[in-house]
This record gives sequence, C-alpha cells and structure tokens, in this order.
Amino acid sequence: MIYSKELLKGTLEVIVLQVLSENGKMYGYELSQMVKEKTDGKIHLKDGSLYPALHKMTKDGILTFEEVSIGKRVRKYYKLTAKGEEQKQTLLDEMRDFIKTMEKVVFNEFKIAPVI
Amino acid sequence: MIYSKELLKGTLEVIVLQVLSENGKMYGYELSQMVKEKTDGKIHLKDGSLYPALHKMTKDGILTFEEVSIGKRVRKYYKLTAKGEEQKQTLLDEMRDFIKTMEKVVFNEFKIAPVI
DNA sequence: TTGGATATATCGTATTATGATGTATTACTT
DNA sequence: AAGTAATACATCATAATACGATATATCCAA
Repeated sequence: MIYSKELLKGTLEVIVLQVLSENGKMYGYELSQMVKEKTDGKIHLKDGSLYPALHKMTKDGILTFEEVSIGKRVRKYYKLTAKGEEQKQTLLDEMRDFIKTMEKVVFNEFKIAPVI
Repeated sequence: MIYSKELLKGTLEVIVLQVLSENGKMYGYELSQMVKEKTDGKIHLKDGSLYPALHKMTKDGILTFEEVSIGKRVRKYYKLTAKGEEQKQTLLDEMRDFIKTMEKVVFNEFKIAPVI
C-alpha cells in the first residue's frame, strides 16, 4: 500500500538520517530495502529520490561516504557526520512536533473528556 | 513557530475536512483562525492555500457552500457533503497510518523493549 | 542465456502550499 | 475624521520535493 505521495514530502531526509544513524554505515540500495521492510512496504524510497538525496546531503556536509569494491562493483557506504547528527536531532524534534500537532488538529486530542 | 513547509504537504485537505466536520458550517477566514488557535499558531493556513483548496473541494463535490450576507459583505459558509464525509474518513485513516509508520521508522517504535 | 535482483545515476514532470498582489468592508484608535 | 488593523474573499506565478522514466552495469539462478 502506498501513501499519498504528498504526505511523504519532507520525510525523506529524517528517514535517511535516522536509519543510517541506527545502522552506522549503509549503502543506498541497502537503505531503501531496510526502509521497505520496516514499513511493510508502505514506504518505498525510490532510486529517483534516494540517490539525489544522498548526493545533496553529502554536499551539505551531513553525510560522508566511503567506496568499497565488491567484486567489480563499487558500493558507497554512507554515514552521518557530526553535523549530520545535529541535523538528525533537529529533524526528529520537528517530526515529533509535527505529529503532535496533527494529532491535536485531526484527531481532536486537545478535547477534554466530557464530565458526565 | 512554523514547520518545514514540506511536512505540511498533503495535510490541508484532511485538516479542512476534519475541522469543518467538527463545526458543521464555517467560512474560510473562520476556519483558518480556528486552525491557528488550535495549533498555537503552528499551522497557519494561508489565503493562497485555503481559498483555492475550498474551491477545488467544492468542484470535486466534497464540499458545498451557502452565501450569507453580513452587512455589505458576503460570507461563504462551507460544509461537507456525503461524499465529503467519506473522503474525510479515507484521509483520516491515511493520516493515522502515515503517523504510525513514521513513528515506526523514525522513532523506532517497532523495537521490543529489551529484557534486562 | 535470459530474466530478475543488485547498485548507482540523471533529468524532466507533477503536485501542492506559498508569497505576492489585489479588492473591499468593518472596527478600532487617536 | 483619518488612519490603520482586522475581516473576507480571490488569483496566479513560483519554489520545493519526490517520483517516473530512462540508462548503465554486475551478479546469480533457472
């Protein structure tokens, strides 16, 4: 099952940072597979999104990578920089706040249980 | 405080449907004020987003409106159609699922608490 | 030997909320 | 009385982002 794509906007970077942070070192394909598994196929990072995102984050100094040859193939193992750890925290906080706010507005969690 | 705009993508319609549904009948400005209050100013539906959204939803048959003259002003009171109620349910379910999935991936809520 | 999984990459496109801009009324403040 | 903020609606060009399409190449199993 796939979500309305729009809801996923703004989530790619947090997801990448969090999953990379959990696992230390990962290459793109591995990362996308892990996210797919963890979400029961609900979130499927596509090549067209993931690789450009990894490039951008590297350029922004929040990721670094190291090339490892596997036979004739070259894998790029990415990991967070110190700046990446900071960014992760910022984005996690933002996500937490966003979810809390959405729950308030959409699920009425602000309502006091009526006294009967 | 304002969220990263991208996180709010895909949330406008659910928010409008839910808040309208709660209050029965509302006009645009009223709706935007209510959302702002409920979220402590964190979500501020802008004119440039809200009015086009209301028009589109009306065109799509999930909202109807009724014009009410207040002095020389004309207010448009919107409410959900039957189709709008269905759409609200669909979008609420989707939002619930989305939040659950994000919590799983980003906040590791899938992890079993370690037995000590 | 052919197809599927692995692995990376690029680029045009669609979607969506926003910012800018505009019009007009009503209420408050000095 | 004048000025300004809030009320109330509207439109359109623009930016941001993930995706689809497309491409290349390796490895493995049927």
